Amino acid sequence: MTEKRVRPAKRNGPATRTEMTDRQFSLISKALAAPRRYEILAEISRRQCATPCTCLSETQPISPATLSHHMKELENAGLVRIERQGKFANLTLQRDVLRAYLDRLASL
Amino acid sequence: MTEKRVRPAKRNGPATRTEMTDRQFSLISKALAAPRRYEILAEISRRQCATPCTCLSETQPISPATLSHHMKELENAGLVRIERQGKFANLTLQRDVLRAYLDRLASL
DNA sequence: TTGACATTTCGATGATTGTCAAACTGAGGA
DNA sequence: TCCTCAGTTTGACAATCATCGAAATGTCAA
Repeated sequence: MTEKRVRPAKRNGPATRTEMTDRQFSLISKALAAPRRYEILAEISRRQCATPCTCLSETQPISPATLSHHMKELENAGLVRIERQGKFANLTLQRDVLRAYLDRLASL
Repeated sequence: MTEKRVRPAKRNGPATRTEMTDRQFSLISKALAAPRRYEILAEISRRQCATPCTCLSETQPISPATLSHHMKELENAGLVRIERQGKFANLTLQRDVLRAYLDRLASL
């Protein structure tokens, strides 16, 4: 699980083209294939700042174990970043990565 | 399997907004989750006209049975249209549907 | 009609996956 | 220290899925 993944662009100018490996493309496709994970993404995207895990727990009718699993999948695909602070975990949508994914699909 | 699905826009003007149900969104997500199906889509999108099934058969290292299965999944998701003429089947990418899918993902 | 060919359907199989309960870890308050 | 709370890990189970071989269907030409 130690592979290159698309990370948020780092001051490369305004119109950065984020590259994406076939591997990550596939990971994202699979991550989006579970409706529950899309819901989680939707919830996260609704907020300005990072979304606390607990919020998701209130919205999604799933066990903590399952939520944790989905969070890991989304992080692994590069779609979210998880900041851990003490007991808490906060999720941020990685819009760069999502955009790179969409760009690739759009070029079909 | 008798549900409303996004169909190619029919003379609604140049900037038609294609609607999409949650159900179809989910079907498309799942259809795209299999790398093999993405490859099939990529192959189809490379051609101007409809792609004969036989062409895919040459490109994709899978049995006819499996190819047929994937074709059905893509058709069911609305991503391709299959024209059957006698013995043959020709596939066309439904760009309207793909665009509608991308639009929805982009609005996250 | 007979045979060759394109595609589909059926049945089975191995792999992946979404889910949970239970046990675990780690942080912070009393 | 002890307890509670947030989140993770583990192990299990049922469901879904990609794949195949074999048999079936349907088309066309000889």
